[in-house]
Amino acid sequence: MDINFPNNEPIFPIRTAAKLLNISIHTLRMYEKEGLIIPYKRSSKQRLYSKDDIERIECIRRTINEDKISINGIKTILSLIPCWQITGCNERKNGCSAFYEHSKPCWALKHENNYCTNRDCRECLVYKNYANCSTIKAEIRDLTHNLP
Amino acid sequence: MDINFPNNEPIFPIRTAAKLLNISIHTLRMYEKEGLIIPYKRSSKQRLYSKDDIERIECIRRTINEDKISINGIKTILSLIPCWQITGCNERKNGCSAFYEHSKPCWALKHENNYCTNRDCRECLVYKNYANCSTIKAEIRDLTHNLP
DNA sequence: AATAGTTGATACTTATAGATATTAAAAAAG
DNA sequence: CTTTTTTAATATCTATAAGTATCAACTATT
Repeated sequence: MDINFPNNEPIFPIRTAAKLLNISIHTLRMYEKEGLIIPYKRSSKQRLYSKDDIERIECIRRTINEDKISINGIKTILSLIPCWQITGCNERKNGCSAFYEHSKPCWALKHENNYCTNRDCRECLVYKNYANCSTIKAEIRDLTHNLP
Repeated sequence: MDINFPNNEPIFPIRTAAKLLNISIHTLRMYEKEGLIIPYKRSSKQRLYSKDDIERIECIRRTINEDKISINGIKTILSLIPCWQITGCNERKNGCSAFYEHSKPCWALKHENNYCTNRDCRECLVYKNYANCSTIKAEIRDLTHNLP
């Protein structure tokens, strides 16, 4: 049996993912509805989770259960990621709401007629690299490090 | 009766402040212990609150009760303020923990032998100007706006 | 065919964060 | 000189967020 799938390959259906995480299927769907995770979806709309997805969800659970940060708190923190810097987008004048929004992460916003219209948020560095407060703080720190 | 005190003048003792805010004295002390507010203190250690303090606390309460962001969430969000940019501090090499900490705001950290040792956090722009998510996002946006 | 997943709605449980209350002894305020 | 504030500890209340369960009608997987 080959269990050496690439970490980013979506292989676990929702029931398996829930079992791996020791949570209910409904909780997984809830996290998704809140915009905390973006599972892979087959054309048939069925969700599949990768090892990376599982790790991300474990991270989110620690933030909720150990750090005692509410889901709305996490959403707000994720909304503070300067996505325009990470993606190279410069649509500020067009008023992309990601510049101003602070109630949910950019990937939970509408992407109509903007830089992200044809980008896949699941594959975006903004989504992939910034699932916890540590990396978000590091990004802000690094971006402002050498400013005048 | 002159009620036209400057907004930043600490005039209300804790009982009055609690009454103005319609909360208990204990809650005010709790917010302080959590590092959300820095009331003025007389040499006798008695707390006094200004109109600005009252407004700040009202803002915090809205974040808790309406936005449903937990206190730990608020503390983490406040820890993301790039204080070094706002104060002009450049002590990164000395390892000021404000550069890395993401569990509480900079003004709740120790200030021994660093740029902030003799600064009064209550009077600091980092504390005064960034009590809510909107201004924090705006700061991050403005700082990273014209970056390469 | 049998098993598992979909959306969407509703109802329910539970763990706990946020807030309050009550001590007490000492100091300060007015 | 009465009232209020202080710290610190403990105990309690309550509103609700997080999580679970169950329904139904439908679709996909194997």
